[in-house]
Amino acid sequence: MLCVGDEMKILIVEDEQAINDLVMMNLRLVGYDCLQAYHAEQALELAQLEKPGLVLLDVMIPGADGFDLLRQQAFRNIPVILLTAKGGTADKVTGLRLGADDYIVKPFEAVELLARVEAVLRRSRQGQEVFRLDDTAVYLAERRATVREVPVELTNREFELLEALIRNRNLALSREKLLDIAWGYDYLGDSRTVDVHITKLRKKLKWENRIKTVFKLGYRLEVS
Amino acid sequence: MLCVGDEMKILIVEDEQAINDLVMMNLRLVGYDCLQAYHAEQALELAQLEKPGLVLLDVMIPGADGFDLLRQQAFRNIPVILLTAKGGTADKVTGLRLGADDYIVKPFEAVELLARVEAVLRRSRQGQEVFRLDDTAVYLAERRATVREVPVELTNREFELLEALIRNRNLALSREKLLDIAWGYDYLGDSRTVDVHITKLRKKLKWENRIKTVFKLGYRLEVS
DNA sequence: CCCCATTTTTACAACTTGGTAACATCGCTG
DNA sequence: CAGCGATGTTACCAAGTTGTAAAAATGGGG
Repeated sequence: MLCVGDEMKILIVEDEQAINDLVMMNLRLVGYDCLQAYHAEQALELAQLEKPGLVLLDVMIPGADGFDLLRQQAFRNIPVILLTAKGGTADKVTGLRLGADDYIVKPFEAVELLARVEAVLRRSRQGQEVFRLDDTAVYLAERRATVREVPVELTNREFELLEALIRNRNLALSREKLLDIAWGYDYLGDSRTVDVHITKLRKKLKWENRIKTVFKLGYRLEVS
Repeated sequence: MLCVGDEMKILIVEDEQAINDLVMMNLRLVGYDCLQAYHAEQALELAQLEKPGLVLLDVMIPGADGFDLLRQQAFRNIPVILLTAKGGTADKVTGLRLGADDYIVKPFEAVELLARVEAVLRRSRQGQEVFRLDDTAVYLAERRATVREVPVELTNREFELLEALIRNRNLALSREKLLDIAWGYDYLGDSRTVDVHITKLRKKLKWENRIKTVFKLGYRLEVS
């Protein structure tokens, strides 16, 4: 999911300034923010500081080389595209084994670059449905949530309810509807149960002002 | 929520090729198929031929302008997002009145574009009914309303009454009729109750000049 | 079979709603 | 243009709804 405030930054790790700039220009053109690093230390620092959504990594850079960075897990959880010299077949294999997601052979066309960036990003987004609202992030695929990057413990039922609210955001949902979605169509029981779980979600996620009560009806997760 | 594999074609109607391409790239990136039109006739043709799921419409295009397309109902049943120039407040109002679903002010960020595309598609998938008048938007399915995009708190009864007025817009409705619709046929009580709620609606929705009093009869929601 | 975490129910406090009354103002009608 | 019924507006409070803590029930390992 693409959420507002989702600024996709791409870190370009490439020592030759001309190439680095060229890549950046092409990416800027289609709306990506870019970060430039010219050697390994800088790359490491920027990766930690700025949390880019993608890294373009030249394997031949001063200091530790690109492979070292991969070995150190410098870009954990961030997809990586290698920039390799022509003919370096061994490099490709090594790089992909170390966790890179794709590679591009230099010199490359802008079109090819963009196509691969798109492809990798799309793939990386796939499992990664994130819903962000205020300080809270909900990782739907992973069934976990954080408030200001701090993990929040959610029980199973709480998460089901949360998911129902998120997938129907802005809709007023009756208690019965919520029971149908989060508990199952065959659930028999007091609909006030929902209230209790709503209270818990509001508190745990700091969403006191986001989960609105719709009097005589139910609840609504108000976004924007 | 973005579902990959969701076959959704988006028609981009924009005469400046650079902008058209840019928009297309951004949409492609997250998995939407795009169609490009550079003038009104092409837009009309593609809309009929390809049945896109969404139209992004620049209001300033050669030939008939964007508004004309809306007036001719060129995109009947297809949600439309307007691309308007900065400051064109009149344009927004005109466009929304002609049935557009949202608007984006140029120049815009990729993130904003995608967020709005998603929002409109989500709404259109839910078969949402939206009623717009002046600065006010009423989302009937969601039981909520906004004035200049700011949410308005409406109670249950207020919403029932509002819905009655909207679904019978331009008709003069007696207090008794309104009680029947919004309160229920079996309601016993003072018909002056309606007056109080009308007062509240007029104030909350800034509809002092839209909800007309029909002397000795009741009320009428006047739509242009 | 027991323990512990989770979920449901209960009970009561706190809050929201909306009908009515009361008073102000409006605007037909003669 | 005066009078009077119709409408606008505000305030109040009883009834009903929701928040929430705590007790009771459930159920999945060990």
